[in-house]
Amino acid sequence: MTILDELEWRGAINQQTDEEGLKSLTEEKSIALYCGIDPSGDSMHVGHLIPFMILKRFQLAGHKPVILIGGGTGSIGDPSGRNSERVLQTMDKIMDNADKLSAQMRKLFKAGSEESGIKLVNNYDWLSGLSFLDFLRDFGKEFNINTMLAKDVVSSRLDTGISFTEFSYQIIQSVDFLHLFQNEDVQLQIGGSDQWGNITAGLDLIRKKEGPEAKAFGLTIPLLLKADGTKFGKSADGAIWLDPEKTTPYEFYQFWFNQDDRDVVKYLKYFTFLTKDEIDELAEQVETEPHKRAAQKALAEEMTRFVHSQEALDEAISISQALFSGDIQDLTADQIATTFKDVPSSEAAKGEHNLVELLVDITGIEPSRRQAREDIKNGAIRLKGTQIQDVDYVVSEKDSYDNRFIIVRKGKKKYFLINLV
RNA sequence: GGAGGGAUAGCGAAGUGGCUAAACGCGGCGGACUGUAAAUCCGCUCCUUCGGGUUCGUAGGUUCGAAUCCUACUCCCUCCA
Repeated sequence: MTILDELEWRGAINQQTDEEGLKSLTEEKSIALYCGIDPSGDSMHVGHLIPFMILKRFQLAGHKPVILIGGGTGSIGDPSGRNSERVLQTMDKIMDNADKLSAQMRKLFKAGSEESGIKLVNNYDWLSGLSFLDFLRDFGKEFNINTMLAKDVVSSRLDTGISFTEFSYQIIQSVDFLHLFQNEDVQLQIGGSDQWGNITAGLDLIRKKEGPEAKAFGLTIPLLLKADGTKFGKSADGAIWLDPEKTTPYEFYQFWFNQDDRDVVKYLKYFTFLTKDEIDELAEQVETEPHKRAAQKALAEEMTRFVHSQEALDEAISISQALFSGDIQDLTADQIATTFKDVPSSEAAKGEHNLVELLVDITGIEPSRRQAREDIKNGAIRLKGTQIQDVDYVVSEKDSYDNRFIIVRKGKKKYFLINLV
């Protein structure tokens, strides 16, 4: 199976600029290709991962990916996918974000190292030195305002307004593509479906500068939606981040574990490096024995191991087993310390506490007394695995582990750790 | 600058003097079922020491009583200049 056939099978192709041309080029030689990310945040979330997983697939197929960190483009702000003007971030923040994203790329893809075969570049290196007059003379002249205005991203913003800065974004991303074409032999840019306009702008620039024979291509990836029609990668609490400080490995594992049957096979194709045979097998199991959740488990394991580590995965699994078996009363304080280290935690003084006060005033587990009482009456609150339904219950040492921790379970799957100090 | 329309709980949206702490929908939380799923169903969803207290853009006023009437102000939308 060629790389493009594989992407097709994985459902990862939305649009291509020249399907036949790209197919024959990738079959005849190893090409360089790139995908960029702007440092608007200090970590990627799961949604960002998709195009980079595809770069990795190209690399596995013998091609040469380049990951671009958009230190320069990020200082301008991509209007794609937005319906209002961005607030510019400070350059310090952008630089800091760029450093953090670069570190994440090195960790995940070994980007920038010899053995990985994946390059890491920052467009700040070539965009920052570009003078305004050079920019206008060398590149601005190649762009027709009418064409720029016609791009969806711009035209949809004409009535609400768009600044010259964001309007110019497509030009500087085009300059990137041209730069990489000239200096790294990059012939393909991939990106999310909202990048189509920026990618084709780059292709136009390459043709104008390098002549009609220049071979460069674009490929976009479909927008990933969940079966219920909502956006992928957001939980109630926000995005699922790759940074373990923002989303713990346990939460990360649980995110994948809980995917809908209707989505799980799609995600295995999109996100994992499992083979077609392995995925077909898992898809079969979703049909025949869905209750075993083999596909969800495989997805959660693959992703947690890839993004974090085998150790983090082992820990996430052991936490999950302890929590969902419900048998936590026999754990020792030391086991609690390791098992619950990723669970939301707070502090309370040793000694006796009224349960409602503990939940509301001391730990903030419940937002109000009314809510706390309601949950207690409904049997939603457990201490050390034991359901407490007495609103006047007094929490004491016997509800703790070694007088060091109290574990509160609220509802079926929310746990809170209270450190006794 | 002129003429209208609007602002209600996390969001959307009813409500035009007392029966309104405020219908309904969504979201959220809890529960049942189950597979830590989906769908479905049930309960809750301003705070409370359970006496009550504080809410309907903001500030005043009328009234026994106001989200509802009056005045001023702020913000948003539409049309005109």
